[in-house]
Amino acid sequence: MALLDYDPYARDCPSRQLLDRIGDRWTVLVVGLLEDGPLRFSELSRRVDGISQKMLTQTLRALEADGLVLRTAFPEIPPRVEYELTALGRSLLDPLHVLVAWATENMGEVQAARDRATAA
Amino acid sequence: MALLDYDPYARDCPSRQLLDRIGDRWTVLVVGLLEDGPLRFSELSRRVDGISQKMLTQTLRALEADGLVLRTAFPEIPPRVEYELTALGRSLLDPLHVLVAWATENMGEVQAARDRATAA
DNA sequence: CTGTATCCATGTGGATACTG
DNA sequence: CAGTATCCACATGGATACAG
Repeated sequence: MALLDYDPYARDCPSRQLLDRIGDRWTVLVVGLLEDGPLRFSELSRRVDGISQKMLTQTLRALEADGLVLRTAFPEIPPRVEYELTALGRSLLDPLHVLVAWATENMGEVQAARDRATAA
Repeated sequence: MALLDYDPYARDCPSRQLLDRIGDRWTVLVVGLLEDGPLRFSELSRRVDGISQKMLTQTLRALEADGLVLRTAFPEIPPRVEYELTALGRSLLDPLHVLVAWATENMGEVQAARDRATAA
C-alpha cells in the first residue's frame, strides 16, 4: 500500500487524522502509561511529569472521544476516575511499538546527521 | 519493549524526537511522495497541494538535516534541485506503512466513536 | 480528587514581496 | 527555478484561580 492512498486534505483521510492525534506531545505518553492497566487521573498526572492538568484532561477527552480510552467515574467522595485502553486503543500499541523500535535503532544515526548539519 | 523506555523529556529520547518529526502536517506527505523516486522542488510543490513554499523548504531542510533526504543541486540555469530519500529515509517507510495500515483499518471505528461522542 | 474557566506568552504557519 | 525575508493572524499550551 502506498503511503498516500488518500487525499491528505480530505477530512476522512485516515492517515492524516491518526498523525494529528499521535503527533501531539502527550497522547502517546498517556497511551504508553495505560499499556499495563487502568490508572487514575492523579496517577497519570504524576507519571506524565510536566503535563498540566489542562492538557491531561484535554488529551484524555480526545482519546475517550476517539474510542481509544475508557473513562470510568466511581460515585464516591472524594471522586475517583479510572482510565484504561479499550480494545481499539490496545490495537494501536503494535504500530506504536514498531515506530518506537525504528526510533531506538535509528535515532543515533539521525542525531549524527543533525550534528553534521549543525557543524556545517 | 515498552513504549516509554526513555524519559520523554530528555533531548535524546528517540520516540519523542521521531514523533516530533512525523507529527507535523507535511513531513509524512513529502516522504510518501519521495517513495517512488527523486522529485524536484517545483514538482513537490505541485504534488503536495496546499503547502506553502516556506513550509516545503522548511520541511525539506529538516529532513535533510536528519539524514532522511538527500538534496542535489545541479549547477544549471535555471537552477534544478532534486530531493530523494536516503537509505535511512527509506527505512522509515516500513513503520509508516504499519501506521497507515492501522489507520486504514481502524479509523472507521474511531470516526464512529467520534460521532457518538459528538451526538452525546 | 477531578476537574473547569480564564488569561496570556509563545510558537506555527500562511501570504506576500523580493533575490540569485 | 528555487529559494529567502518579513509581517501577521491564529492556535497551542502553561499558569492560575475556582468548583463539584
